[in-house]
Amino acid sequence: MLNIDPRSSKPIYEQIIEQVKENIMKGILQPGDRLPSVREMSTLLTVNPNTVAKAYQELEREKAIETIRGKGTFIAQNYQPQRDKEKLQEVRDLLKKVVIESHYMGLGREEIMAMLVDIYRELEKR
Amino acid sequence: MLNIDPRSSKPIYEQIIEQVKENIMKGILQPGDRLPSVREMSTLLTVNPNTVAKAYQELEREKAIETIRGKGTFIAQNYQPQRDKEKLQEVRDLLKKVVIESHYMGLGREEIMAMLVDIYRELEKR
Amino acid sequence: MLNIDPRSSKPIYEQIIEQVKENIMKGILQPGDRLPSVREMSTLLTVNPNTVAKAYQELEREKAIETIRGKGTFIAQNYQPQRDKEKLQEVRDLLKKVVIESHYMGLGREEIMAMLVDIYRELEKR
Amino acid sequence: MLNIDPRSSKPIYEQIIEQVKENIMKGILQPGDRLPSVREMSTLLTVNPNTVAKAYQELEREKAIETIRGKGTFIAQNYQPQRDKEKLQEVRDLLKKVVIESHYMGLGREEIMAMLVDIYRELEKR
DNA sequence: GTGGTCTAGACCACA
DNA sequence: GTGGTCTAGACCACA
Repeated sequence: MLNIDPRSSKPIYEQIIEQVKENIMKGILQPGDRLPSVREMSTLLTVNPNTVAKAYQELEREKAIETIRGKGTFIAQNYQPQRDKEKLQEVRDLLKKVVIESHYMGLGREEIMAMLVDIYRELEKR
Repeated sequence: MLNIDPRSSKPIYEQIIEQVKENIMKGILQPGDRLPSVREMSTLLTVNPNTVAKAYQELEREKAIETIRGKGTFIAQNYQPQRDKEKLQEVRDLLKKVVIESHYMGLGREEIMAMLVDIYRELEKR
Repeated sequence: MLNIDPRSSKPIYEQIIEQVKENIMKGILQPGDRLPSVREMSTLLTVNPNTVAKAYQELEREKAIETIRGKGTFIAQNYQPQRDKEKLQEVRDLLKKVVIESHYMGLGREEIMAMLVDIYRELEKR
Repeated sequence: MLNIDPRSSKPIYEQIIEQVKENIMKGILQPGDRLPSVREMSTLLTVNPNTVAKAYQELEREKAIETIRGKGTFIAQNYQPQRDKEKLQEVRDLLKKVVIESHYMGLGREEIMAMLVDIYRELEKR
């Protein structure tokens, strides 16, 4: 289900976080679905259990998943997105970086809009 | 001219790179303009000279600036945008992350489009 | 009667202990009242029997309840409050933590006093 | 400065967190003060660096401290306490536990109030 | 030198 | 079996 690239400069635990969120958004992971246990997941991804645990803990802090004592980890039922100013600024900064980098690759507003549409198509499939 | 935040989780050298590129895009820095030397800049920003050097090297590698021996560092004259597949993928991944994170803050396609327009307004002012 | 939240970070057995004590304090459970058996309780709460057993053992150790062989488990008749130094220190540490955490939420002495009054009101209703 | 008890059932990283917060409240640690580096602290406490790092990261997440790239970790300048409903509930639950446990040690409202006053005296010295 | 990430592996509380 | 904590130790990016 998840696709980890240990060579990437992006930390493995962040890759796990991003991909779980992506799968939730795509509907591949539904509220109430059980995630593989830390141990199972670490075997699946051939990654250290601590690394998986770190990703799960962060996802739990963001309330995307819930841990039920002794039973395992589940996609959260009522995940209420929370906009705080900081997070918003962070996302805006990221988007600004996209614009600047795109500019230096010769991509303008239209091309980014197109990419955006394309990404939504990818994420909403299901 | 540059605005460095040592508290940010974003590395200082990346902040320098981003802001130089931003200033070029805004027209605040014009082709041929001279950049402060590594030493001057490191004094201006109260930042380690190695950090400035690293930023300059990366900017030069991307051909955004040029160093002329004995004369200094200048904004490149004929900066030809170059799209390579890797960079393109990188930008797309960044944008995808924006979409996913936005989704979890309750922001949809429209809001991202609006943010995009807003960012272009900010960057094109000049 | 008891209200267990398996999502809580507080262990289930502790939740049981706290709530039994709370109910005794409120007078909902009276000396001599019979508690459901471990099995009954575990069914009622849809919780692992071992978990209930652990809670009962701890309550018994603290002499809040008594098990009479073959008859069942009962709220203790003559529960004599016992202050030992360790327990006292524990409670003080807990209260200190309350003070520190409150401080970092902008709550001072007055607000804690008010909360305390409120909690007594809740616990003494009966 | 910190006093760790490795035998305590309270995790070491939590002990570190609590005690740093306590020292800030007491004024022993002032805004802008530098904390020992992760490595220094781990030597001081004869504790694994990872454990210290975990504590520091949590303190940073709560905005009690700040990391400045390559320079070290500092007590935050403008720590604005933030009350969110969950945290508040958490503190109230803790206080409720104090009340219940105190009750079973024969300590009533007055005694808790007295303990509270005593704790404030301890924390405000300076 | 500084913190961040990761692995390997142990031990424990809880269910 | 499940996740949480901790140690020991390596490697890396950054300043």
